[in-house]
Amino acid sequence: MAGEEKEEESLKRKKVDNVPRGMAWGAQSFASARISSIREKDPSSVSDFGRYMAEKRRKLNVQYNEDSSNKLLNNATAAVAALHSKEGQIVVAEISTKSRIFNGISIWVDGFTVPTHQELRHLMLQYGGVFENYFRRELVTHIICSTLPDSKIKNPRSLSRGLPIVKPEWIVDSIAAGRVLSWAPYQLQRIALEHPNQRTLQSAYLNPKLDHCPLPLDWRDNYPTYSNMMDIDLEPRSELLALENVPTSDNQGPSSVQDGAVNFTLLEEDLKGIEVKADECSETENQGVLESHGKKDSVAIVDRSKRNTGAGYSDAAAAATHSTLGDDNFVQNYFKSSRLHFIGTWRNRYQSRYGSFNDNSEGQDQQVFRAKSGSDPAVIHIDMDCFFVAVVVRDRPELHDKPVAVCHSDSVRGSGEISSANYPARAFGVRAGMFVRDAKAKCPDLEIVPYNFEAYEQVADKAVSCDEAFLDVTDQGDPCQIASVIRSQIFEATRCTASAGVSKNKLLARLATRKAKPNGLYYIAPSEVEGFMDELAVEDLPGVGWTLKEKLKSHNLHKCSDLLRVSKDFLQREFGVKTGDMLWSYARGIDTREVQQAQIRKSIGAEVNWGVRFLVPEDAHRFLVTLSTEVATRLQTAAVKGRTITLKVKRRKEGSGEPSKFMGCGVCDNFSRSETVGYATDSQEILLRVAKQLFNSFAFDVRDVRGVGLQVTRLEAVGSGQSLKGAFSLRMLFKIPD
DNA sequence: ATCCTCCCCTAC
DNA sequence: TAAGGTAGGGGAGGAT
Ligand SMILES: Nc1ccn([C@H]2C[C@H](O)[C@@H](COP(=O)(O)OP(=O)(O)OP(=O)(O)O)O2)c(=O)n1
Ligand SMILES: [Mg+2]
Ligand SMILES: [Mg+2]
Repeated sequence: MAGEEKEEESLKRKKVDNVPRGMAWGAQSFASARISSIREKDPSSVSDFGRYMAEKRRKLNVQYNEDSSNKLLNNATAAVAALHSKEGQIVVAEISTKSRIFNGISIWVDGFTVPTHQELRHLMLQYGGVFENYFRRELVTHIICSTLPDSKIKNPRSLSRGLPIVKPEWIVDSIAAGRVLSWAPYQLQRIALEHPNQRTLQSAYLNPKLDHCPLPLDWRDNYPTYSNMMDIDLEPRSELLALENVPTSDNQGPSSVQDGAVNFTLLEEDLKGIEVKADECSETENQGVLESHGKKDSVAIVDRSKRNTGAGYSDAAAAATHSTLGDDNFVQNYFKSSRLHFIGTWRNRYQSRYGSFNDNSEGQDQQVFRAKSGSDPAVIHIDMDCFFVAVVVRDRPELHDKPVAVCHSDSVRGSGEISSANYPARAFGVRAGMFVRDAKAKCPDLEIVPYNFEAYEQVADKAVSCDEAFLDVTDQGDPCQIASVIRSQIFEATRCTASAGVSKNKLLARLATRKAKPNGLYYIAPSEVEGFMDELAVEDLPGVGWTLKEKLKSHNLHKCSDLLRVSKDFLQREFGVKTGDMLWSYARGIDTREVQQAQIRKSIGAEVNWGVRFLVPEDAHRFLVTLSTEVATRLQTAAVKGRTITLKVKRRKEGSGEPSKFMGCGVCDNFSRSETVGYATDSQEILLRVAKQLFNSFAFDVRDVRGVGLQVTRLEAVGSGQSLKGAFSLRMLFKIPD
């Protein structure tokens, strides 16, 4: 059993599917058999998921170069002034007369702190101190640090050469007291003693930011003070951002890649009515192929009396109550608890809440406007830090410096999947998508906390509408300043931190965010682009996941700098026209995509690949009823109808038994088949009829079916009149399925 | 050339 | 126990 599971794990996330038709990415030179066998027989190959190796390997002790840091510094000052002048109060004068209690004190901040680098800089500046971006013994009087990584403890050079290492609360408390308090009580303790588990793995990470606990030891005590101070200086005023006239582009722009942009109201309580154009994005690892299994037994569920080992229950017994067999409302119940459903429908929930998004009437004008704009383009990318964990942990201060991950289940079986891990957990190698048992193997003291979907929704609502967003702030003022204010406001409103990346395009802004994490802001100036890209591995580029990384590796292309020495022609030949172009451009920091309005949805569908178990065809047909009802409802909610109906089926791969994941789909072959009907429909009856017909056409043994999906494409807006009009449609009506 | 179907890949 | 969804980009290869 253990051996089987090990094998299964080693195969997880590796592609073991059939490769029935042409390979994706057009690499015909890769015989499909070869790919399969390589992946199946290479247990060493990486890990369970692609982002494993893609984890931050950048280091660079210095966060900002002189230019950008000075810029930030100035921005902070400007932000304060602007905020208060807009407020129409005399606070600006107050600032200037504020006691300069930190006169003569110069700090350098090391690692992750709360308040953050930026906020500490801001505070020091206000209260007469100096904030150094580089550590220089001659200039710095105090090192500010929340937690001290082992690497530093072991390295006497970084032990500050005699300078005091002090927690950031010293700054905060001193300001609250109106005078500089003695730093002695705020000296940093060796956290290694308090968190012995951290000792083992930290050296594996080069990025010092990942080396320590991200949150202060006394978050709750610290927070109110911090919050109060921020209220003085960073209270938002809507006029400051003045983002109402952000130029927008539409779908007719030249770029072929579109990002599903959405309008959202930023921090609606505080910035009522300010519409910001942003779009959603994506940036994590994919979910990949699920697993393999060593068992050759027949499907366990067939024999309901069969008992499994150890845990005292059997999957077959569980299936009676936890699968499509035992629950007539399985689809809806399942989606209520599915994190992937939750994040997959995030943009839709959000879209319906904030109204219409398909109005592109102004798009062309804005495109022209943008083309004429002479200013430097500026894009901000905002992303919440370990979002699902942060939301839960914010009300559990006892957990904030402990390794924590979000998962449904904390059982011994450990086949629950981790949704998000905080930074202490990541220091042990825990990642989203991991099974709990693997995470626990890396981090025995890992705390598992349950989801809180309602809270995610509320926080996202107050913050960025979903976990992340792009903003085009060209001509809107200093982008770093805007980003900094947004970050502050998100924290104020949600007590969760977000990181921000600022640069001239979406690609660079997103890459900057990754560098800024956690709880930071990073700006990539045009002059820095080349050096920045040089450091990156190919898989750091958005759009390069496990598969493409492996293909590039086989051509000896590992880093972005490697991509510079091959021709675009070669890349396009090898990986396809678009993909090759993307690789060539991205490696140079070039990204012509615009931050866009929401695009028109092209498909609506629902699928379930968990808990799907059928014994007889009637079971499958009953499931298709609930699935088609779900999809019809979604079509009607979105006020669209569609003409092409596609059914996806996952079937247990030959030779693979019950998956080790509880109620999982295991290793499957995927099939899809579609039917185009004569006119666009949102009718559940028609969807069901077509779905049944497609399902039956596969002629599978239903006991092998492990997943079913139903998708509708060729969408038309309801009331667009296209669905039934004139002789054309009458002729087409003959194609209506029966 | 362009469209269509059947995939795979990626990101959240 | 556990909740492995959703949508777009894009490639191959055939039909038109
Ligand atoms: N495989 C994944 C990836 C993400 N998520 C969920 C949980 C995350 O909290 C949220 C946002 O995804 P991110 O990729 O932004 O990850 P985090 O916000 O957790 O971490 P980071 O600080 O790296 O952004 O989506 C998930 O359930 N499963
Ligand atoms: Mg994100
Ligand atoms: Mg995030």
